[in-house]
Amino acid sequence: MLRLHDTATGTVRPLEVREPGVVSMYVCGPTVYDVPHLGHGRFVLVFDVLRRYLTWSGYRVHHVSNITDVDDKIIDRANREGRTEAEVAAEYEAVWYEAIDALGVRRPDADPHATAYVERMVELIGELMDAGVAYRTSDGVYLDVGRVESYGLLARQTLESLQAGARVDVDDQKRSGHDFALWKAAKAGEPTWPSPWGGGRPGWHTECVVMSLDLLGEGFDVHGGGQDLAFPHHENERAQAVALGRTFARHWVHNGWVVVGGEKMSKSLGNFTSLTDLLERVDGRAYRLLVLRSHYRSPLEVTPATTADATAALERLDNLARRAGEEALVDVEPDPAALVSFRAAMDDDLDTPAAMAMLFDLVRAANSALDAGDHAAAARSVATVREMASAVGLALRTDAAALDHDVAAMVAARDQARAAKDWPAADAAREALVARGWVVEDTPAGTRIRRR
RNA sequence: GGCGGCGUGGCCGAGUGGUUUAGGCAAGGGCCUGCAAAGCCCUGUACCCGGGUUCGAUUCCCGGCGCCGCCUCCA
Repeated sequence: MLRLHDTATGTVRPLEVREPGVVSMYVCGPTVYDVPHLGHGRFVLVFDVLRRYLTWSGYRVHHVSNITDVDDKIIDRANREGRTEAEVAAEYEAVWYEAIDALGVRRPDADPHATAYVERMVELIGELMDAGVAYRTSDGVYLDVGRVESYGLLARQTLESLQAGARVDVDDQKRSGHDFALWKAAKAGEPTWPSPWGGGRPGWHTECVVMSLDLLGEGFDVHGGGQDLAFPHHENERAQAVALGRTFARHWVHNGWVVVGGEKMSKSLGNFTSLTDLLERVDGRAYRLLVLRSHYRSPLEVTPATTADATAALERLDNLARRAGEEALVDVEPDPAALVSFRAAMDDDLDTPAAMAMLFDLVRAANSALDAGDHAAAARSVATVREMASAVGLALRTDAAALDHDVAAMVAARDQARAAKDWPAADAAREALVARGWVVEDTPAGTRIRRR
């Protein structure tokens, strides 16, 4: 039974699902106004690992993750670049999925778009008005958070203490600084939809309530996202559901930041690296491994040093997989005892660092067994490594790169020279290969090369 | 001001009241190798500071110091 940290209680507690054997999870997706950065990469990896682990554990998982395609920043960009909002959103949604695919993250079962849900959002806002918890101002419709019971649950503070530190000037039309826009009246040049309160567009916090309840239903199991979404975004989603007497998420999961030199990576701080840039120089699997080696709620340093570290560790896994292929190890069942330990670690609030430690212990065991010629033991360890790796979405690479004629000729030259014990010629061939970015290894079967 | 988190060996990053230990990377030594690479073996004696509890604390409590986050858009 998986135990997960729940932001609403501040405790690690069993994931009690609504329907046996099924997990419904909603993870807040991106606002598509710019390229994704490393923080986005981390959160999709974290929830991909959760999803895959749940699936591996035998659950059927319904995973919904939205695309916010109407928002101030999209409008700003469209205006700046003389394009339509739809064009901007489409462009960055494509970039988003390209990056996500490169990370080996499974796409959600559904990716609702805000613009497709405006009518339903208008309905929900109408219900909030009818319930007397929302009110109009000259620029839109707001939710009166003071009317919502337990507002502040996810911030783990009372409304009073939140207000005590409010950094925003209280708009005199708002009853409270924490009241938030459900509907924003359209200004000139902005996209607009009709509503009983005039043309405009929905506030950000409304889309996720409507879409999650529509696609997953009341009392869905997991609602997740980055820690900065807990408050106010998730708080505000919840407030709308609660105000209407709807049961919202049963379990709140939030992942920690990507940090650089101890500071949060964010757009506003300007210290971000785009995911696209990272993926140009680092294997997406290495980023996954880096994410897996820290706990999902801890801050994670992502720097050239830590990605290089993870890349080297990943190579160790790939080397084993290739070696296993060369030795033609037969497929056997994974070691059940090892899987019990693995499951225990993962069930403990996704203790992926412990799981990875087990994985690398098995890598050593497999290599040792291969060194000793014990193919049965090696096969079992390798099968276990594969099983654990696949449970968290880590694919091991075994395929050899295709060689062009020049490279193949250098390999042949080295084999000939070595057969003739012509060491200077053999070394020259190796140096030529290394210069082209290959790692050269001698094996009983001859020269083997792989990409650095 | 309110709320929360963190401070572990060269780096990243887990964890625990006490036998032997995370794990990875890097480093040094060794085995293997024509030399390498890969792999294996060995090595580091870490836990911010000061008190307290305890037979015993890196781990619990209190107090410092330092860092970070949320309370505004943000994964």
